[in-house]
Amino acid sequence: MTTTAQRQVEPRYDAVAIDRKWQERWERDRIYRVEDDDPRPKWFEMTMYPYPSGDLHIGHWYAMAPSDAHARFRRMQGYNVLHPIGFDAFGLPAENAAISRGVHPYEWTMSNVENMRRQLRSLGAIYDWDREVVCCLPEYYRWNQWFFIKLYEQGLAYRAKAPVVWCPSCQTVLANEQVLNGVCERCDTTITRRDFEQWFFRITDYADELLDFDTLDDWPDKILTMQRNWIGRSEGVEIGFDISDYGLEEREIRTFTTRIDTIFGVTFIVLAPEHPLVAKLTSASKRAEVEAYVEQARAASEIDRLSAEREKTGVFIGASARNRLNNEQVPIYVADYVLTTYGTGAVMGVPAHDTRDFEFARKYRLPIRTVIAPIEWNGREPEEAHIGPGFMTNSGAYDGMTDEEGAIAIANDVERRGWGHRAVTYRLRDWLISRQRYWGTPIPMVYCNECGVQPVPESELPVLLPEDAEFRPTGESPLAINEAFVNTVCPKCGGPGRRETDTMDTFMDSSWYMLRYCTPQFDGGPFEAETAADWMPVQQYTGGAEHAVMHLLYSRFFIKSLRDMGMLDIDEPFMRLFNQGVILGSDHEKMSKSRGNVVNPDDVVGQVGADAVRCFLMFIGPWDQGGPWSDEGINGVVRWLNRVWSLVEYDARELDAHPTDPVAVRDTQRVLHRTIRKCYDDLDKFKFNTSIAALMELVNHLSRVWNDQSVDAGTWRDCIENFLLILAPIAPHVAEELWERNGHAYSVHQQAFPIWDDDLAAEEEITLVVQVNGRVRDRITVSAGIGEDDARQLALDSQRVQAHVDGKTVRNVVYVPGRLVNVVVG
RNA sequence: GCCGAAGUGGCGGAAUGGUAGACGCGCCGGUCUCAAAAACCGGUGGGAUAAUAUCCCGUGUCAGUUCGAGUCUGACCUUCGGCACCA
Repeated sequence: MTTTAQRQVEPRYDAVAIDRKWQERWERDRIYRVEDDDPRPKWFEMTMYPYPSGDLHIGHWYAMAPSDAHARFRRMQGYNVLHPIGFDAFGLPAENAAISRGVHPYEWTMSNVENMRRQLRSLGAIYDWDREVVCCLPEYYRWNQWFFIKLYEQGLAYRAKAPVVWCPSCQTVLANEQVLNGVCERCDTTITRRDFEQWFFRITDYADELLDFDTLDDWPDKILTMQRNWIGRSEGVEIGFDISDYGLEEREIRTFTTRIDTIFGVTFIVLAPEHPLVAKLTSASKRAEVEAYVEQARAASEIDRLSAEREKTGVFIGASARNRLNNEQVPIYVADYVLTTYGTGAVMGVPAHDTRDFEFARKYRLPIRTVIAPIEWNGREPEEAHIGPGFMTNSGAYDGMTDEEGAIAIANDVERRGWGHRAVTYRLRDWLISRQRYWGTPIPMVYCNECGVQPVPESELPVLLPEDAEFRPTGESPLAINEAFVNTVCPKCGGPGRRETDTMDTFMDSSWYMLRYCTPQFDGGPFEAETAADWMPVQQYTGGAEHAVMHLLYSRFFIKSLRDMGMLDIDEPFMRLFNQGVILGSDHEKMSKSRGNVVNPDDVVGQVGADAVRCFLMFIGPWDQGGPWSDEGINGVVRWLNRVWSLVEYDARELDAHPTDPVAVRDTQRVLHRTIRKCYDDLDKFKFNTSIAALMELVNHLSRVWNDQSVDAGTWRDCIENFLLILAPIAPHVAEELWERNGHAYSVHQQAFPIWDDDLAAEEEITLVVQVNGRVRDRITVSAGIGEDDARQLALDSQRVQAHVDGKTVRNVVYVPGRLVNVVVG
């Protein structure tokens, strides 16, 4: 649209040339090279590395530009800052590209990396490219394999059956992303699930320690809450229901409950559809019905199964179990609202005191027996489950106790009689590492008919990902058809062996990449211990909140396991965390190709330069909230940088030709020092939008005093110099150029961040707000040092106040020092 | 559905429980110009009013706490992030 194009404000300097000039100079002079032995205190500040999807999106800039500004700020505070970059280069999209376009995942990924490197350089960040990490390269992923073997040796890696999403038509494993409304995205076939032997890491061994956030200096509370809920620690009792009548190897059904006090209210037992006892206990007459139900449950997603809204379904399996506390036989059902992955995969149904059990009992006409009497219970069957406290009833010897007392007494008795024991369960599940994919790290294990599972010897690492594989679906992992890869020798006996053909989850790569940044070229191990110990832990990590639970928990687990293997002496990888928000299209919708609202940073940077884009992204709003891109909004910062340019180019000597106004000089000093203080505090806390607003106010002030010619050249030069220093981390190219034009020595990025003077920042006068009954009625300018008595008297003497007090009694006068007086009348 | 957030002018947003709307966009008016753009100067929440006097209303909705609530508490509505194979 021509109207939009006309509205675009142009920089009054050659932004593109200045970007290029300084990027080349910084590169040539290596001013951002990070030395391990630099004597300054170390500051390791990381932003989550991007997936090389092809083009750098403005969303990447939104993550990278402010984090670079913060790292630059720390650098100017005197730290030796490591602010590295890399690429999360393994993953599904590369394989999709291979299938759809016939490009090899390696070619696709590395050409994307190449393009994104160029784009990232255009940002003008302080990345030390010698420390770049690309995790699809053997020199990186060999250490994934090395770690895998270490974890295996520690007993932290194990194999077990686990379901994968399966498309029966494509004969392939699907990622959740490839399933839309329960059908395969490629062929619309309804998906099901299949059990595969897969590798897991025992993250649950660390569940309790992962709940300890005490040493994390500064993580957002919401992330800690999400992690806490994700881990989901529950204390309760594991108790068996007797099924010895069936003559099975299993003599009981183990259930987990957090409400053992309600055990006398059990009127049924529910098994998860995947529970191994389902097949064994189902009676002949029920078999067909139960099998059909189990098959149907395999197609349902967990989100649907756990939905409280969805109608509960289940099938009676034609068997019963005995509640040992009251010797009652209760029917056994299979129902998909019970999951195998939580607790024991079996629950005791207590409809009177559990909402889901209540719904289930209503639907299948099962008895509902109150055993915890609410305070004013009328003795009738309740209208809904009573979750709250009460007194034990219908519970034999425990009647009359409170529910809390009952829970303790029953747990003690259950333990004494050997029917069960107190237990803790977690919602957190072990980390499933295996992927039936090509584009990932090969799992370095060999299967031998004689020796079983054997790790590949360290000396044979890396197990290279072969170039040729079958990306099209065959029903097996893509590597399985590669005979040369699969067939090997057993590391133990030398006989024939078969390699593991699954690859690793890409969260493996991101679990330890911060360590690789410390010593990226080291080839004696994943990292060189002493140097890594100097840098680690990461002082500040920034990235999207979408990684709140998975990546951030995996990484915490990983570091703790390395610590326990003696490789590191830290408990946590990331001391501080900040989550930026999401940048939206100018239509306030999520950016997507289909909506056509995607902003290409190359285009904008080519028009207005990197600094205007950086400034605008930081100015949109609070970084953690994200916000919409705006083609018009960016005019504001372009215009501002233009004004900055003019202001700095003025010849300060002109000022000395005019008489100075001492009040204007004092005001100007105050504005400058308040700006320094404000920016120092705000940049520290990632509050870029208000820092830039404060800098704009300073520029507005300087424009006024230039027009008035009311300050002396010395005051002016002091303002300009400090202003450029504060601008440097935000707009590094323009700041550098103006620093040079202003006659200062290269480089502005090797200067210290300015410090304010509290006396110069102080206000001499304040506005005293006077309220009557909380409503503002007057504002009085008073000396900043005014005393309480004087303030109260001034307030009461105000004519505007008296007009509102007139005829009423003054009941109270509230005084807030330096701010307001509130006269309460009635 | 569950877990976690967020709702303030036409728009993005600012505001240690104490002057709601800083800063910017957009818009309106002016200066400059043959004219336009740019630049610069001024105005800009709604209503009553001749008024930049004064008063009333106003931070998603409804209650509550408080001398005082955008901010704290509870319930609800809407939008967004995550839900274990997207990364």
